[in-house]
Amino acid sequence: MKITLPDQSVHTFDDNATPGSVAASIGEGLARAALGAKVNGKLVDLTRPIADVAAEGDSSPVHLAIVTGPRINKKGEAQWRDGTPSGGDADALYLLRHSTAHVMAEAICKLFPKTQLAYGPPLDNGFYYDLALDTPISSADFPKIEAEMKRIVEEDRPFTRYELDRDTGMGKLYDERNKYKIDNADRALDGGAQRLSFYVTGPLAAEPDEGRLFEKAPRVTNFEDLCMGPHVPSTGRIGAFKIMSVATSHWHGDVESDRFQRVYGTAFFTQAELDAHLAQLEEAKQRDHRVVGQRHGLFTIDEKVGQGLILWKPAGAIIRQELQKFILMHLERQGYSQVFTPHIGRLDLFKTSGHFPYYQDSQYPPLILREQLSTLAKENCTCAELAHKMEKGDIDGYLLKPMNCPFHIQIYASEKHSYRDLPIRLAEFGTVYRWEQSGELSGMTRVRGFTQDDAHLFVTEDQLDVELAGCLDLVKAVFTTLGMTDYRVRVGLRDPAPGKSDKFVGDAEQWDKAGESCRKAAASLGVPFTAEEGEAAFYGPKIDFVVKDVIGREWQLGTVQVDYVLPQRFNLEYTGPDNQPHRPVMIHRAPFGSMERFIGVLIEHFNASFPLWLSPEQVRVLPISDKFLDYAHSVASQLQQAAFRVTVDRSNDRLNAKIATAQQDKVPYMLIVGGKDQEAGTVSVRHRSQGDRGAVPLAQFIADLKQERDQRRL
RNA sequence: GCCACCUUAGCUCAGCGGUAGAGCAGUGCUUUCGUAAAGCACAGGUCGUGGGUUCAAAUCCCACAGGUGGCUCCA
Repeated sequence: MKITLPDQSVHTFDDNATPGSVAASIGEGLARAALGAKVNGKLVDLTRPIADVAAEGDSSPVHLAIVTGPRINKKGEAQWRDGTPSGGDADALYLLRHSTAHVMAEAICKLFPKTQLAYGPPLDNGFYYDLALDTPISSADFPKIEAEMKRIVEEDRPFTRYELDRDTGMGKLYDERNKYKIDNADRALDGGAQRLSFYVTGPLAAEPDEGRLFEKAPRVTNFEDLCMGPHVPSTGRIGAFKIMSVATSHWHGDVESDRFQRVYGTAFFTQAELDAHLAQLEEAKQRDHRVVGQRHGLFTIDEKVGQGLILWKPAGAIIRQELQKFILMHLERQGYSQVFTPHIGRLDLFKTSGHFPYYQDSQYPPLILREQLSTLAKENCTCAELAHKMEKGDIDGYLLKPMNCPFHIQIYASEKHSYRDLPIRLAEFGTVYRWEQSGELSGMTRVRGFTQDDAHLFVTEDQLDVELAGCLDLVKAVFTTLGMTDYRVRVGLRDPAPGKSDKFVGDAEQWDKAGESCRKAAASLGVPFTAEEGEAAFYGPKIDFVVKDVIGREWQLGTVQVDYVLPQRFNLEYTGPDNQPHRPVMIHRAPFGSMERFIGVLIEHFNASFPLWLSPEQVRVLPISDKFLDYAHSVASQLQQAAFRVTVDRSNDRLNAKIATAQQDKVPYMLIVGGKDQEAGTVSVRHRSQGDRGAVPLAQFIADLKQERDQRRL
């Protein structure tokens, strides 16, 4: 058998060669460090015959790369080949974490013998195992589980793979009566697998009949699990691990189905890497917008006001105002018209748009008129009947708006339009309300009332592509100005699955046309994007800009959506050059998405060190003693004249204390003023990240600062 | 909404059956200071809310509210 190694050299090996035997033939060190291998790109065990894996594809020659962990020095530090620490070799960590999941499963099964295992995959930064168990596992159990895991690791038992054919394997699983594993196996076989593979955490007494295949299930005394693998060679390779948390999950993600406990953990090759990871998580916690927002007085959420409702404090309001000014500037440049619309509208309007029937569950219930309630009362309408009528929309009332589009549509529809008027671009910072499930709420990123930097464009078919591009430009401009380069682009398409058609309105042909426009526009952005089914809005496909928060959760910010459906539902028209009525296409777009979510993410992005133009407090004047308070105030007032947000530290702290406080408050500029400055008419400039910049004439400082602010420098 | 956990001063947290504690922030006084925290004093809490157990509850039990993590959902 000919095998190509990563250096492109081609070698000949026995037909029964395994990655382990190849590694051994290359060198003792490599064999010792080896954890698994990639055969034609597929991650496999060291003991897996290469020919077996290669036979699954038909590519020849066979490419083989040995996956190794880091070298661990005498101090117990991990040294990765390419010099990068954890995360430097995703494959090695994948193997490690997958194997650690097995070890954890074994430990839990030992401590809680009634446990039924379901599914335990590795993740980007750890792993989890879903298991069915009536006794709740709590964090108090973690040390016990970890102690048991430690014991298993110390025993350094091999992970041994064996395979059974379809019928024998299923027979074994039926004997064991674990419906989840039976289901997993069914799915694997449906997916084209010819055999079922099992992993024993320990040696096998018997030799397989052929390759890894047994004719009948071998007798196993150690823990074993139906698993496609692969794993590290033995439990001893697991360096450091920690159980992180436990949560609920459901079989196949279906709430109606069986409930699992999902135990999360993480693993590294060394304790030092684990510690570094935990420290990083701790740091992220300090960067969390909920912590920072509190500390810097940006916003608050008050249970007396209500869940998921943001109170913007003065400092946060400044950031929001500045961002709105920034967007308004772009809107003027791109020929938008600003409009204002109310927060509520008649239920009928939302029945026409489709919001009421399609997304009723995520709206606040309708506001019912007093007269109607008393009429119903006279008719002896019961609460149950009232609830039913409301559900069906049989009650005339007002809805707190879940979206702005119906209002903008009615503005469009309030006059006749010629093709010469198009495109018409209506923009509004529109506040909408949605009934999010209580468990979903999260700081500013998932709320029940929020303001979209919304706009709706009414365009002709011919204008669609150009206008879409214009919208995407705007989103890109926003992200670029703020230095947010770490985003991904998602084209959200309709879910084609049968039964999901109640999740969208309109016909498939229009959807496909709109989807195509979105793909084309996304492709023209020049950044990679993914097309994802089931991620569309109910009225049309969309292009979303998605970013991660400090704990790795993804949030959709900017969005651009193409809509053929609402113009039809509202019967929108314009008069074409042929003097005939035509239907416009709508584009919905919001470069920030929502002010709340965007600023929540922005707080974390800057870790509260906002660029000058966004900083709630731009300059703080620090007199070295209160003898210089007068001069400090005169400096401040000149800055205020130049429209800077400036304060004077009037405390009788010492200078060092004033500096420490200002640094903590992340004020971009500190102006230290004392006798020398007063005499010379200068200020001693200290920048929050660059430190002491020395004395400069005040006028000079103001001129420089204006530039930095007006250019919105980062 | 579901599961687990959490809720003590403005903030961060200790106390876990026997009279409510610390640091920071705040207020007052002393100090008048040149690039990351001077000193002293004072004030501040029905221990989330409501029930229960007990001679005695911040502490144990129950319910509710709010929060955190995850699941599900997300126009």
